[in-house]
Amino acid sequence: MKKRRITLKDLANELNLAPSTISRAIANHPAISEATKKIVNQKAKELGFIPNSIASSFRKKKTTSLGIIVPRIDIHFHSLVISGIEEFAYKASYNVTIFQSKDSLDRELEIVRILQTKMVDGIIACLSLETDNYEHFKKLEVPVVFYDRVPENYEASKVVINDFESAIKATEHLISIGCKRIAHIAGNPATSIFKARLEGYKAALTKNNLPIKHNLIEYTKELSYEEGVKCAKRFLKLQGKPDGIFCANDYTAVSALQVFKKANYEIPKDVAVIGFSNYPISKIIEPKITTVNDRAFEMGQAAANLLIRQIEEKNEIISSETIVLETQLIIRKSTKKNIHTNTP
Amino acid sequence: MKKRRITLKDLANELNLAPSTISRAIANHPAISEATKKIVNQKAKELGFIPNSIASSFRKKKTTSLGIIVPRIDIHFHSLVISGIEEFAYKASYNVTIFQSKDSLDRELEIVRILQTKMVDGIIACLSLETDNYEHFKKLEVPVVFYDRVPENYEASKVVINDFESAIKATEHLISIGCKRIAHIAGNPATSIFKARLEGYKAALTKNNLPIKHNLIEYTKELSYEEGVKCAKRFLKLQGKPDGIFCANDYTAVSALQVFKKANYEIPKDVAVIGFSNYPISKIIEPKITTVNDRAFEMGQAAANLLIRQIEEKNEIISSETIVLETQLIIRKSTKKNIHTNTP
DNA sequence: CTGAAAGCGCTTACAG
DNA sequence: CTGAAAGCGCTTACAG
Repeated sequence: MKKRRITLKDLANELNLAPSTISRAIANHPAISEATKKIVNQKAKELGFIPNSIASSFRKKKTTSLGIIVPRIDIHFHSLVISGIEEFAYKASYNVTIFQSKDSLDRELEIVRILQTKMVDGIIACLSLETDNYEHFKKLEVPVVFYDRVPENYEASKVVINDFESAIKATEHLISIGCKRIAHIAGNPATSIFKARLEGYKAALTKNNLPIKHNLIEYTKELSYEEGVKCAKRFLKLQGKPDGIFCANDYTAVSALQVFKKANYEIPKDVAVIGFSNYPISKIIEPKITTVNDRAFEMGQAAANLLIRQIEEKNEIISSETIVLETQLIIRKSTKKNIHTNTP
Repeated sequence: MKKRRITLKDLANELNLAPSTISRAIANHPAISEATKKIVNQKAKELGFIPNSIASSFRKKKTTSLGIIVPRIDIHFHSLVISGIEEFAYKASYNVTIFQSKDSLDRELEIVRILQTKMVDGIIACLSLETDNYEHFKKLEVPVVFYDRVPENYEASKVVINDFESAIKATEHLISIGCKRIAHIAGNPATSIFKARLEGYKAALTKNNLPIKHNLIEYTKELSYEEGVKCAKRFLKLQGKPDGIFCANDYTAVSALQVFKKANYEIPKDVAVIGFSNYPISKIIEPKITTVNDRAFEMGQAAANLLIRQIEEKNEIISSETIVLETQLIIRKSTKKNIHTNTP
């Protein structure tokens, strides 16, 4: 038999004060005298009073809790984003409830339904791969911030990186070290970020008077390591083999690097390779891979920051806002054509 | 101005029924007639009634919410565990609120304090590195399940793998392929799981009449890739170099592999390498690394399962229970001494 | 099968 | 500076 928890009322009885006074004293309300606050807090500690925040949330209609919808938690990018969200939210006294959509629209719909009843104060979401309309988000009565996979042609707050410009930067880096036949391993272009990386690659070529060759572009479904291997092998069979490969993520960059290495091509001398995301593996594999820092952790922080600002906005004009984080190109050995030392 | 949400009472007025009847109808209570349930649910849908689960939680003193304390979300092992927890909890209609201790005891203490007020129904925790006593967990009025880093000499529910036996298995695998001078890259032995891996390594040597050589054991603080490189370089300087290395995680296994490869040793011919955890990198790096599957995802599922069972246990005898998951040795190229094909 | 009533533990507008 | 009172939206033991 658990013993009943001490309540405000118990404290009030004990101290011959009104529950309202206790409540204000605990909340450090300015109207309460310092003397009263002192004895209340002392007694609270003595009796082991723990405020029931569910009661408080219920009464105030505010849970200080954020709902997060991610495709999968165990994808490194998303775990970094979540980490950034938690970090920021924790400091702002919010907590973070996490759901995985598993890239299923049905599941996303159900999660949104759950979040409506749970009365979170706001939601951060990365759309599932299957999501093609946003009606379910429209119904929500709390602010929503999207990150990474964000709705298109839809008024909403978003946090993203500049994929298009980043892809230009990456491709032009290959051009700058002398690559002439630059290949691209692309993600599914139905996903806007991968489309943007593809378009950036093309734009960079065009801008630098290089032709866009369709056999130098390979598409994958989900940019997996295994798919990357297949793409790289196809490049290997071409008459005009690429001398540089821009991959839409680091896994496929590792694939490309290993496939060409195994076929006795030197990296970066014969083929330079560049990835995207700055996954841990990119700086462990030999040679270390040049990549684009995708700012995952900062993305989480920015999303939490934006969301909490919108929640706490006094005036009801919740305006949508899009934050674009600037990426950095992290240059490592896989694109250092002129340098031949062992320490990149 | 947001419009007020529809409540049970609104439905009751609308239908000329008592709120209690509505409540029971929505909850599919057996005492309510099918006819009534039908009109209630129809009206609920029509008016867009969304139950306020905060009110319900408050009334029932049950939140169907689990608190999770992990050192860091962005460590792959923990993100897998969380994924397993979320997966199981979601199916059981619980949701999952996550906190990062950042391996700080102070932060862990504060999180436990927050979780007390938040009235989660149960807690899953991996202890911070700094945690050396468990008083703060004792105070909790809800069931707690620990995983991975669990309290010692303390009655509690735990989910762990058999680190000691796994280390024996790994070391004996090296012995079985003919290794005679087996080295170990160890984690901090203050952490029980790393101590167990070290002890398993020693036990396997002793059992097989091999000497324990102290210069073949290198200790790290946190088993980082960089530390692993240093350890491996020290092994490289020894007169009697190791012909097999058992590393307490996969990052240091990658270090060992790369350091020896760079020094022109062949893996596994000259040195066999075995890791621990089955991180994604272990099956990408060349040669692919033999490792111990640490069952992270299943650990999360088992922890959630155990916790929810304890929460829903009718009788109050909440007995502590320890679940030990069996690991598997995943044999890959880095220890295949006799096989010399390219496809492991 | 349905209803009336009490109450979960807080907070807050109002009054003094 | 403190108090009395109402009420947030549900659920449940009790009654019929």
